[in-house]
Amino acid sequence: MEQSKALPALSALANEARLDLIKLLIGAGQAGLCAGAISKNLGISASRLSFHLSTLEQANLIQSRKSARNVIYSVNPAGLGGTISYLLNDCCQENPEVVACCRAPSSQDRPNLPVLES
Amino acid sequence: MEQSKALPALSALANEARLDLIKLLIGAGQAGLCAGAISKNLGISASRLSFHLSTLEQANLIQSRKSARNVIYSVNPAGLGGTISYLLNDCCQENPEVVACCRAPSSQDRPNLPVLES
DNA sequence: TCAACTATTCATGAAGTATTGAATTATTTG
DNA sequence: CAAATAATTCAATACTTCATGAATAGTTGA
Repeated sequence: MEQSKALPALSALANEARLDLIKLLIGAGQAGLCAGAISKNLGISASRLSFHLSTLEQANLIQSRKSARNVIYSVNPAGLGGTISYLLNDCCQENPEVVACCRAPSSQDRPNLPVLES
Repeated sequence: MEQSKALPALSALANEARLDLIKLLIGAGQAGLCAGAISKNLGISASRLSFHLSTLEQANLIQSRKSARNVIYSVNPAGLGGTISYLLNDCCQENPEVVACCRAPSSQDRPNLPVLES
């Protein structure tokens, strides 16, 4: 991903309500959630939410589809992954120290822990 | 990393000049660069640069040390890695599709490429 | 078609961020 | 000590983003 696409994505992510929104939508998976359900869940006014949703959609981090009178939103994994990849691989140039810090705890090897035997 | 620390870091990163700054400092490694050298390299005025540097330092993404009349700046790998980790592991909950998208090209396995033999 | 519902857009004002250049502080060198 | 250098702070201005509530547009079902 180029910087010109990563910048709007980072701006979109630099907001508490929108981070909460991404977390909620990640949990909902590809089924997604309609705007009303999100509004109730996060306690954000409809007009405010609409603004946040459009910010995230323009940044290519989420996508929407119409279903009857609802608009259903779901995450765009490629957009999210591409943004994180931009930070890790392009911006930080795969710096080993940075890479080591950003592994998932579950996938971290712990070479300093002694192996206890018998 | 908690959201309260990730948010200022994301805000700090959501700026073209500061992304360029991080790239430059990653390249310089732990030796770092003094403010004057950064200013010349990026073509940013001294006062503007000072503002960007302090934004990044307050977000814990870079650190500074004094040396004679210079102030030398270098990246904070833990801060950068922690921020990326927040996005990937906390916010995106290690979603497999997101994780797959944000791997380094060099470390990507390409299971769909056929193995050519003989 | 009318009423109910869902979602977005618009107008407004408040708050935060960006940029410039001049002034200031601190350090080194002659 | 005075001049030169390095960096930060400050004041003023422009711009962008945030937040609220009212108005609008599209969809469904009686």
